[in-house]
Amino acid sequence: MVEKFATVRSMAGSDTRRRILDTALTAFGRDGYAGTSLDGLAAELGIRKQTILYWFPSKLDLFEAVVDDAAVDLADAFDEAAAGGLAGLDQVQAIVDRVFRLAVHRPQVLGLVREVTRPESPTASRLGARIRPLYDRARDFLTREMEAGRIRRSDPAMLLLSLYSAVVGMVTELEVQRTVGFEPTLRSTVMRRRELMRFLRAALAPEPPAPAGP
Amino acid sequence: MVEKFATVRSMAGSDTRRRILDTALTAFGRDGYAGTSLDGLAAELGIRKQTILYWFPSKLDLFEAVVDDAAVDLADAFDEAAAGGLAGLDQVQAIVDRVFRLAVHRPQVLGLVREVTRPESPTASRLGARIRPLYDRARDFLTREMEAGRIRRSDPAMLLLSLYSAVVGMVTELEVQRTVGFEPTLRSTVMRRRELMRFLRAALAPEPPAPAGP
DNA sequence: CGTCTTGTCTACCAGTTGGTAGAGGAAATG
DNA sequence: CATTTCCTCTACCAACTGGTAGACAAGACG
Repeated sequence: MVEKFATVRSMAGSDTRRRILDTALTAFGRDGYAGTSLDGLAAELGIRKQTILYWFPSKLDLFEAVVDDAAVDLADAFDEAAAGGLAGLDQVQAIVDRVFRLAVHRPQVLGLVREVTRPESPTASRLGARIRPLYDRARDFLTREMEAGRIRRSDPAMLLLSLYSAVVGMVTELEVQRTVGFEPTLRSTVMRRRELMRFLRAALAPEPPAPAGP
Repeated sequence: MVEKFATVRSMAGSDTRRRILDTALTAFGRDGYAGTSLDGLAAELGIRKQTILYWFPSKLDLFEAVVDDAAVDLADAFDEAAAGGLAGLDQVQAIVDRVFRLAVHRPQVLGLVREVTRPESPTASRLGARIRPLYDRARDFLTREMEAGRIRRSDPAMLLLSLYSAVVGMVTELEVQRTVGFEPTLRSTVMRRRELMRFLRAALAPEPPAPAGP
C-alpha cells in the first residue's frame, strides 16, 4: 500500500504521479489549500479527478505529499549552501544566493511556503515537522556566529525571523511582479538580490563598526 | 442604493453591518477568502447567511468592504505616527511602534494584509488601490531621508519592501504563537518590538558610521 | 489462452457553496 | 388606522465539493 509511493516503478503511471505533484505545488501555492479544487487540478492536467484520488487517497494526502516534496528542495538548497564551509556574513550570503536561485528556478516552492506558514493552515503541523530541522540548524548557526563575534549579538530566534521575512518578502515581490505581467529581467533580479544582501549585511554586522581586520 | 452604506442610521441594522464587517475581517484574515464561507460566517454571528447578503450583495463585495475598512485603520496608524513630525530613524521607530500597537490591538488587520498581498488574491487590484497611497508616502519619506543623509542610501522601493517584510513577518509570528495557544505576554511583545527596532536601526543607519553629530 | 495487476475512466452521491425569491414582523410615517 | 420602509427570516436552487463503486482496457504472467 505504502510501497506504491516509495517504490519507483518504470511504469507510465509514475509519470502521472510526478505531474500531479508538480501541478498541485503550483496550484496550492497560488490559490491556497481551500482555493484549490481537485476538479480544477485535474482539468489543468487533462485527466479526471479520480485519477488524482487513485494516486493520493485524499486532498489532504496530496497536500502533504506536495509539502514533503517541496521541503526536499528547500533542504537541498540549504545543504548545498552550507557545503562551502563558510562562516559569518559570507555563509549568510551563500544561503541567500542559493534560496534566490531556487526562487527563480522554481518559484512555486516559495508560494507554497507562504501558504503553509499561515497560522490556520490545515497543515501547520506538517510544516512544523518538515521545516523545524532547517529552522533549528539556522538558529544554531546564528548562535555560534554571534558567540564568535562575527554577527551582531541579539536574540537568534528573532533575528532569524527577521531574516526569513526579509528574504521571503523580497522573493515574493518578484513573483507578484511576474503575476502582474511584469516579467522581471535577469538584471533586475540580480539587483534585487544585491540590494537585499546590503540590507542584511548592514543589519547583521557586529555592533562595533570596527575597521577591516588585518 | 449606495446611500444605505454611507448614511449612518440609528437603526439596529447598522449594528449588524458592523458586526458582519468585524467578524468577516477575522475570518478572511484567518482562513483566507476561499476558505471562508458565508454560512460559516453567519453561524459565527448567530444570524442567517441571507442577512449577510442583504447588507453586502455578494461575497466579493463583502471582502472588498472589509479591505476598505481595514485600510482605514492602517492609514490612521500611519497618519498618527507621522503627526509627530519626526525624522530619520526616529520616524521609522514611531511607525513601527504604531503598527505594533495596531497588531496587538487588532491583529486581524495584519492577517488580512497577509491574505490580500497574495499575488493571485481575488482582490489584488483592490489592494493596489487602497494600499498604494500608503506605499507611495512611505517611499517618498525614505527617499527624502536618504537625500538628507539620515538613512542609508539605497533603492527606496526595495528597502521599503525589506522593512515591510520584516515588520509583517515579526507581527505574524506573534499571531502564530497566539494560535498555538502560546499567549504572548506583554513583556515578550515589548521585547520582540525592541529586537525588531535594533534590527531595523542597524539596517537603516547611514553608511559611514560617523559618531553622533553636534 | 485465461487470469491478475495496474492505471484511467464513467457514473454517482451527499454535503456545501454563493445566490435568488419572497414572506413577514416591527417600526416609522401618513 | 393604513401604508410604507427597513430588516431578518424560510424556502429553494444550480453548481460545485471531496469522495466511493466499479467498469474496462492494456500488459504481465502462468
